[in-house]
Amino acid sequence: MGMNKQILFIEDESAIRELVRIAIAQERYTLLEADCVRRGEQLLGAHGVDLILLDWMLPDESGVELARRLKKDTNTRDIPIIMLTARTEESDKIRGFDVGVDDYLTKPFSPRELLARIKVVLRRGQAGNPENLIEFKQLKMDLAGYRLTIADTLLNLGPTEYRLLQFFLSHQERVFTRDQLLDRVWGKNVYIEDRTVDVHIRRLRKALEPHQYDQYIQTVRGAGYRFSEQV
Amino acid sequence: MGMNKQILFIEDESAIRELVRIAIAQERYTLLEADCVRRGEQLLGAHGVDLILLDWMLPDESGVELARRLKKDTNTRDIPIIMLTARTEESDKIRGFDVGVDDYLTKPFSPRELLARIKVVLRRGQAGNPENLIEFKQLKMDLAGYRLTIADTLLNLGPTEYRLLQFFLSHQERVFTRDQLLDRVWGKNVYIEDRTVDVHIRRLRKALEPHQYDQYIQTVRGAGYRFSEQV
DNA sequence: ATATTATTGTCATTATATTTTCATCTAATA
DNA sequence: TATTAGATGAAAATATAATGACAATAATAT
Repeated sequence: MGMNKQILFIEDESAIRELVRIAIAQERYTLLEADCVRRGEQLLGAHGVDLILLDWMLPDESGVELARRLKKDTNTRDIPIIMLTARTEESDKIRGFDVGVDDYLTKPFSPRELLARIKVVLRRGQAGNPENLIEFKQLKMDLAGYRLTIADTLLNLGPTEYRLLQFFLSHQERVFTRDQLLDRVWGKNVYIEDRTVDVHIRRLRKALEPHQYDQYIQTVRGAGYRFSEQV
Repeated sequence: MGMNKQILFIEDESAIRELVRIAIAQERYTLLEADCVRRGEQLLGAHGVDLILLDWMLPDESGVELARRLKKDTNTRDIPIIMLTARTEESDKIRGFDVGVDDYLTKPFSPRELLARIKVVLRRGQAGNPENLIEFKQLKMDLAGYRLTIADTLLNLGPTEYRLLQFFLSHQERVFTRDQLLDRVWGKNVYIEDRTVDVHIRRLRKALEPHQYDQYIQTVRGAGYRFSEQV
């Protein structure tokens, strides 16, 4: 497997940096170090960082602020962040500041624990990970890998059908009018005939047909369409 | 085998030089000593140096400056550098790393620790070292030697294609948009057409084609590209 | 230094896939 | 049965990607 993930460590205390550096050296990771947010962002810009270890308190800006910023930006939101916090910074508080950080670690922590968390967080976000997987019976939709399988058979869907199915899977048992579907699957401010939806429903059904999964996409006459487990 | 690696030690304090000389004598390294940057560069030019131990503070020029220069020059950039810093300079350590220094050591240090670091750094940079190897089926990518082989046939890739492939190999089964690839392979703050990615994908595929490995680089229409074992 | 070669990013063109629309057919229901 | 809503296939329109060529740039050798 191709490893060599790049980890960016933003921490101002050099003792802790040293500790982590030694721990990380055991594994096949590349460690980039920064002692403040500003430098951290520089490195982030220059390298393809796969994971960020982020201290809570930093000289120039709070680590939380940085995390919030990164999680807002579509370019960086997928980079997992593990926050390091001192015991005094009550863990509840941190949860309150929930900015979408992927994990927390309280100082002092053991290198072993750190490595374990890193592994978990890096594995997440990869294809096959439950968080990016939508399942319905035998059907599996891998969002990260853009793959759809039913009973481990790969199906081929066009982009619109893919999004349509994804929408249905995450909004089951509920009827949507064509206009609602256009709004929520195609996006607002699109000017498209609502009968066009029928055609995409048709194509989606056709793709699911070989496995009889088309039965779950149901027409509600006069109202719209519904994805339902009950046939 | 020429196991006798040459280590260049640039340090103005003769006491520390002596200490290191004795430590190194245990091992099968050849030590070259210099007391200033100027002399260090002379020796560097005259010998095939394998590793540089570089003091932070030197009489004629800062060691960091030298490191920066060496890491910019293609002829010397692959020579690993271990920086020695006094404890007081610790906050500046990071700057050393930014220059691309391979490791650093805080004075005072134990000979044992020094030897350990030397060993690690020398091994790290070695081509054929499993740590620097990414494998995928018959494909082998040697990160240290910038060599790519499929079934032991050497392939020739441009630097960008090489990095692109390396990125794909370490992030398999996952779709990346062109913008994500630009961010993570080219680096942020680059202003490049996203269609340019297509061209590099093309070049990479072309290089892999003779071995049918281009099939693993897959286009996901409307989304981006993916490296996947499943065809 | 300068010449040579390799690499890179962009663009124009071609190829391909997807989406939308439309016409026709079929099933539901009042 | 007449009417209406949905299903369906196919063509036209559009969007997206592949590809080759070229000029600019960078790297390397001389």
